[in-house]
Amino acid sequence: MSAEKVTIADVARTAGVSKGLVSFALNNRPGVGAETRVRILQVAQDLGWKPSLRARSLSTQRSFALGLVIARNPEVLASDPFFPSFIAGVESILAAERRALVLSVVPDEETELQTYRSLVADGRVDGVFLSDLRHNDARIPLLTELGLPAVTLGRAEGDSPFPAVTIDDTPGVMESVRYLADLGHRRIAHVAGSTNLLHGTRRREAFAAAMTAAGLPDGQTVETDFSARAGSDATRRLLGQAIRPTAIVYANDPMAIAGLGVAHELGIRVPEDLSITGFDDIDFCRYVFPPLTTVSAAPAVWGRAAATTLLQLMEHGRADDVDLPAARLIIRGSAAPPTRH
Amino acid sequence: MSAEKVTIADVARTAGVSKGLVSFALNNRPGVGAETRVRILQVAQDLGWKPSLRARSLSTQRSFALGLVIARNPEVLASDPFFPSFIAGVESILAAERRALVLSVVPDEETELQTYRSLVADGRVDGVFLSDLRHNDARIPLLTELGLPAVTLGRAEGDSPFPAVTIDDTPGVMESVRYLADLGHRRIAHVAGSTNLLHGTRRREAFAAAMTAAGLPDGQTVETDFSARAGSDATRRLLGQAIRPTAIVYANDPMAIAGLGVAHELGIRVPEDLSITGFDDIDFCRYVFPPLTTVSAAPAVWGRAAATTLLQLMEHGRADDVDLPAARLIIRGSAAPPTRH
DNA sequence: CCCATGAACTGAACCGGTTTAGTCAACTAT
DNA sequence: ATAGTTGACTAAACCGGTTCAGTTCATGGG
Repeated sequence: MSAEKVTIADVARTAGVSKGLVSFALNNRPGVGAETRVRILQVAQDLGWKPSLRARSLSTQRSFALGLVIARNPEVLASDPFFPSFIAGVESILAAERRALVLSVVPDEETELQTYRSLVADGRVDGVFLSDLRHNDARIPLLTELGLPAVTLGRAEGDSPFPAVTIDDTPGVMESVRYLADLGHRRIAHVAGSTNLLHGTRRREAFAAAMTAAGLPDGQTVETDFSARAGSDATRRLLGQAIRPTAIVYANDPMAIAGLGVAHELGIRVPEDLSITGFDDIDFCRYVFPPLTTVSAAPAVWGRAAATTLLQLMEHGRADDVDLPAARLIIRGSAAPPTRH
Repeated sequence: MSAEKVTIADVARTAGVSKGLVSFALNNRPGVGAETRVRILQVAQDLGWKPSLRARSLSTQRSFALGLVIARNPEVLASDPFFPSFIAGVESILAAERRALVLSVVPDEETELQTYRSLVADGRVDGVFLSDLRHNDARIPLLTELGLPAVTLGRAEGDSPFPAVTIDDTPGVMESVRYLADLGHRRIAHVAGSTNLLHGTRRREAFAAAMTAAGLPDGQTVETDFSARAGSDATRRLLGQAIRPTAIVYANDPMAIAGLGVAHELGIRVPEDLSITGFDDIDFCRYVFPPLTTVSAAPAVWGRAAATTLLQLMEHGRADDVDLPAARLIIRGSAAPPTRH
């Protein structure tokens, strides 16, 4: 029927008021008589008027969209389901708000910064999510300069003007080490993620601290880039030694799963000859054998919280940091007491 | 310096011409004198003028953005890295075009259709990618009705007005079966994906056809939803039988990897006691043990081709179907001749 | 020589909202 | 009774582009 697009002028004419008043009524701002407001809204409803997002964008200088720029290397991106889950969480909040998510996947940091610039220059987004925080993260001064609201996933180091939505990984790593130590392991190694990444460093530090707390000698640590390939290589190196660790704590699940593959290949039984733990609790953990003991991270919950916080920041100009329940150890079958030998 | 935003009016004034002419010059349309055009562009450059995307959107009724709506269930989404790779491919094309990608992740088909409607109502996107095609796909008539350009990933059944970008998976499945048959397998089962999905059905039919072509009896087929969990369950069922298959062809890698886990758990050796093949060649295939023999799908390439095609459709009003190189079998270590027993 | 043609360019309308300045009537305070 | 205030509402400007109907002027054909 009324396939023709109806504009604010149509509503105004039909309701017998001016365009401006319709706008006021719609955005329920003061200055509109009570019954007039009702009438206007009624007419709008009858006519099926949907204010044009584009027109609104032009005059308000807002886009009603949020941005996410992902700068992971393709290998890591492909094996880590963090973002799909995180995004699903974000969307569950945005959908109700008539807001959209603009996604960019870029190959490197250079392009990443450039992408933020053009996102702002084009007014594509009103705010962004900052994930995979790095040391001295160049995005923070950039976004500050650009005046773009943002929420960081995890607390940024230094002083960041942006609210942080955080899941503390430290307890999860501590628990992993503690659990392995309690099982009787003494030679525990760590396959760390990239130390460029804050969470890479943090997990690594948590590992070191936990070893000390458990009264164990410093564990061997191998740095990687978080990719399955790197996890495989690191494991091969650790297990190729004359005296090898009896347990390995991996900084993420893809690396742990790759490590499990290497152990199988080398004929090293898990968990009898080698115990391993992962981090993130990706879906695959449950389906490899033995099922992977890991630390839960709840990316979807994280997405919801981050979206909520970002929206609040944009509405009210400020938002509090949010601390989500700390990641906890999930015990499955990939760890057991070490066998004497 | 010139942090103030410069508009087309500034350029016009500085160049001593009218706004309209600047617009003409910018969009290099006829009706502008050669040296005037040069002068205008020079002035624009000097002033650092960037035409406002929002203003342009309003007057041209375009958004300069493409949309992708993903309606997978969270479990499948979380274990299948198809989309991250696909999106990376899409982005590699869009970035150069100053276009953005709007992503929606929705929980069900109902919401999915609603999302397309609001994407159009809000004029968020100028075109969309249609993935995970289904039988009698409701999206096709909907988008036709809405007049939104689209590209389908794979050929839609029935008559679709949209160009299709296709990777034929039939040869890959055929090769898998053929390969297993040549190794000497006769009891080959298939863990199929959802038959709601076109590629689920197609792979299943390819499997059946391949069995016939190899002169083998019809293989046992279990339908699933493509999730790792379903792959695990299906495998458990197949291997729990008195007479079990000696090889299983999975319709995707997550299910194959989950199946591998089940086999390990049951003490069934792969590939000695059971051969398996996957589909998609996700990163993990290389890192589980034994490494998974699978079929390559090249989602990033698919993304590039789909983006290119969609852009062409939007520019020129039409675009040809694209057939990408067919998926091929990649032989790794998860299949071997069956052991007599 | 005159008129038709067309290229170069202008002015204004237009896209569809928001916002501000200002009008008008009713109400309050003095 | 009168000036001042307040609330409801209008008209017009504004956001920053695109587009279209005209105007101007040079050119060329008849």
